[in-house]
Amino acid sequence: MRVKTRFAPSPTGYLHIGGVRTALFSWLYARHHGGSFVLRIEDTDRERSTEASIQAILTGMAWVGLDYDEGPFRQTERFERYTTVAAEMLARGTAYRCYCSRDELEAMRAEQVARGENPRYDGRCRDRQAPVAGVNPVIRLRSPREGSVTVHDLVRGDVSFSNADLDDVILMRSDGVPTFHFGVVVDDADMGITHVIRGDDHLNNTPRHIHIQQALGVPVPVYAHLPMILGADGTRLSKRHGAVNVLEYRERGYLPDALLNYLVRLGWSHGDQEVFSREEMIELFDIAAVNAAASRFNPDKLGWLNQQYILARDRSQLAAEFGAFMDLRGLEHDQGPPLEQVVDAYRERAVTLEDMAQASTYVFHDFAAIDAKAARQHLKAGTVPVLSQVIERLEALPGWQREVIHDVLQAVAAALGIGFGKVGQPVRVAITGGTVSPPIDVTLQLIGRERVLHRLRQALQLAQAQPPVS
RNA sequence: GCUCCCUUCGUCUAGCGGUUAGGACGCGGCCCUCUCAAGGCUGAAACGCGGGUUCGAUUCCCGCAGGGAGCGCCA
Repeated sequence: MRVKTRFAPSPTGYLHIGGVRTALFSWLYARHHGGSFVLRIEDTDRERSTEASIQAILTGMAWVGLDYDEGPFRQTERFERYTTVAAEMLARGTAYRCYCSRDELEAMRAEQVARGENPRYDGRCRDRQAPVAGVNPVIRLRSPREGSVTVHDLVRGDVSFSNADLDDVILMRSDGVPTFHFGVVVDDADMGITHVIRGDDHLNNTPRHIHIQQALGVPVPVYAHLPMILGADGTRLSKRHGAVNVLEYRERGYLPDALLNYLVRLGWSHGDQEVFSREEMIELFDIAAVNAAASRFNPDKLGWLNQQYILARDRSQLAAEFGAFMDLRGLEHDQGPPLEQVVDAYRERAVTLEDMAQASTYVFHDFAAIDAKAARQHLKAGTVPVLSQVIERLEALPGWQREVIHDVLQAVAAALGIGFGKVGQPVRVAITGGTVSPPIDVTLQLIGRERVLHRLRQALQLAQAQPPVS
């Protein structure tokens, strides 16, 4: 049997990080087994579904590189099919029309809760023969009232539910739109889905879905319910935990490979291995090794992984990604050095591409002002000789390579009888406006001769204006 | 309230009856060093509680506690 999995998000918002993890595991399972992966948009909630959400989902999937073999399908394009299936069920008696009003149902549930029971539909319309005038009925499943259903879950083992605790789910709403329960089951069957891999918030829905499958006479797919991803504080992931929308990770300069690598280790492991290429993930992924417990999202570890990927990336590829990132963020980089050089200088000190862009602004643009504290500490009257000598020797330099620049700074330190740091720091502050940068010779080389000399002269003036130290 | 699920360092996890309970992130220390990093070495840090089963339980079973999910004409 050829494996076929699917990811079936509802377009009621952006694609969030938990959804990506679910999609990733389904995708991995399909790829590992040489099967196919389907994307299906479950847009039967016409109130909340939006076109913008569908686009956000497609963009998100494309960004992380989870490709699908079929789809995207949309349930709103399949309404005829659900209507047909529901009619067949009605004809066979596996479903029935229910005329209960919402108020009536609500009152019923309130009574049940008051009695300490699990609120559920009591089946009062099961045997009704005559329609109620003026009421558009819903269609409910006639589900078994005795016995039990067992979900054979790949990550949790067998989970049984008593049929007495389940009720007759609504298949079709009174306006003729299928419910989620009906839509998934019909679609999974029609599309030949063999393995349903989804969040464990659906575990409680599964026995109902099995009832529908049995009523339909279609095969029950293999189920695997994945543990949830919680926020760092152990509560349900939400905006206050930071970014939950995948596309925010793109905007913050995370690499999709790093994000996927982080996500795959949430609930899954392969011994002590932490870093997995896509190929390794596909090769090693095993649903049986998936943990059953929920896990918390740890931004620090994601950051560490992101830097690992930045560090290991091929320089021209990283440069291209960095350029794309700057373009996305509207950061101009035409006036700076080649991005390959920038990326090499900054990858060791950047967790994200955003960090890299932020840390390297002065190689692309002049800064507004030198950081006051840095100037106070490093551009004093005493540094005048240092700066003048550096300027003088750099002006005389025929070339502009890191090695010769380094020799100049070394020579200044020697001539003045001071340590290299006493030369490096003032120069760093003068040309970057701050105290942090890549090695000073690399930084000078990157910024370029003209800009460096200009900034050094300005810093010299500033230092000369300082009162002499006692 | 009812049903279902879960429980190893702060976090992600390894472990699948006998281990000095391993790795990773983060945190501390040391080294390297022109700043910041990166890197190397190193330290602190965990089996929720109570019963069983067993010669022996982190591991198997049962309770409890804690956490989570679901109980819609949402998905």
